[in-house]
Amino acid sequence: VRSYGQYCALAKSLDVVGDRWTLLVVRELMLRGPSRYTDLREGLPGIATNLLADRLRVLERAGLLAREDAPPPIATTLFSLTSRGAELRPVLDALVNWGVPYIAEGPAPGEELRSHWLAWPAEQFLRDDEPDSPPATIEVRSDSGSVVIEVGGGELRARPGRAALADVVIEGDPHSAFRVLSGQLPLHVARAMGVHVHGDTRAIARVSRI
Amino acid sequence: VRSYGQYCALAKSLDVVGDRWTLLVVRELMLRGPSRYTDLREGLPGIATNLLADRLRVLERAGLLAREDAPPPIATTLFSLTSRGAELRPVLDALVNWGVPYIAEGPAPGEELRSHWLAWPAEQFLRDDEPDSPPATIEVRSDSGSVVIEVGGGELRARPGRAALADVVIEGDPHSAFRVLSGQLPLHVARAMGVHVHGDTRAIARVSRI
DNA sequence: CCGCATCCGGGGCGATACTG
DNA sequence: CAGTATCGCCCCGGATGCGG
Repeated sequence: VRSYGQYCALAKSLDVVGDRWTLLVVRELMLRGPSRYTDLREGLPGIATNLLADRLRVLERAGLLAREDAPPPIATTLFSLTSRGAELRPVLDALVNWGVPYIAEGPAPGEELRSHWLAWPAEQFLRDDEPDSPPATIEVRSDSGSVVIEVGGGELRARPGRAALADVVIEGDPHSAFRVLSGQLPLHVARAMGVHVHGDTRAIARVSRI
Repeated sequence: VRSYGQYCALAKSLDVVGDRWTLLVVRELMLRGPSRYTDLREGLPGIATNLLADRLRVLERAGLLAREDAPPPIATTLFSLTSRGAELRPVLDALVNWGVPYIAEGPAPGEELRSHWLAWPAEQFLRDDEPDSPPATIEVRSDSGSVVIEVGGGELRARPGRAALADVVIEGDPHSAFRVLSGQLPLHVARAMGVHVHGDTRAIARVSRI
């Protein structure tokens, strides 16, 4: 919250989003869309609840976030990014991009993991290699939630959540699933490692690394 | 220094560059090139000297920065970014870009200001409108140092420092100088505000806002 | 001078407990 | 479910000292 007191665009940005946890809160909101407090906390393992409350307050005051009391029957508070908050997208893209080398080795023991965190690298580094094939839906399922990857027309979208009707489901640890999709890990090897794959594996084969 | 412990590219990036002052240290190194400790501190008003030493150590260990003991007669330590450190450029670009609205209003009273901080917005938001004219050199001079802006062939480069031979020199507060260059502030108004301009003002006229 | 190390308040942060 | 309350700790900020 303390300002650098410098007349510099970078310092000004960091005055707003430079505090600990702040950009990770933005990450959750950007990945999940409008979210409940509890869901945000679930996606931010390690954060103290008072800090989450404080960051949400500060972000709201800065105009990056809006709080809406959803009407019944939902009867809960939803937090969502404003357009100004959504403009942080290029910042997060650049940071994610720069951080990719650090996740190349796979998760360290004891490290927290949520499958939807991989949605970002998925959109940045995977592509649809068969734009002329009909669209397909891939679901990556793990203990830490699910991610839906939709491919079609040369486009690839990833979002947290479940698929109504997936062509193929990959069940196992998210990092292995990601390596399977990127072609770094052959399917039969992944299966031997305990990754379960059900459905049409052609949907996997059409995805490759950029 | 404390890790988020999350297997996520964004969290990993912030583990390295998310601490207070860290990205501002990178800013100085990126703008100035290889720098002495004292010069870095001069460009980071408000930082405690022990914190600067600590950040430099951490950045060195993370492989973003190299320390070289310059040979005599310089006999001083120079800090410079490694290639990995230089890869943070897109991150800083995005943050600078996002922070521009916060500097639109001009500096607040008591706020620190170094003219070379404006080199970044200059390169991002000014352009050479007369690519066919011969190259020109503009120097922006103020109490807080000087910036050289070189235009020619449709390109525009800004860097801290003095020009050997400038076509035009703008002397005054950096924010006004920037507004003059961007065409937001007419030259005669700026002169009435105490901005001194010597030389060939055509070099100023050929610059405009993107 | 240059490049730090040390010391010392104050506050942001982390963890747990508790509540409308 | 969505926070507030509390407490200890460590990081940060500011000042000073100090060897090369």
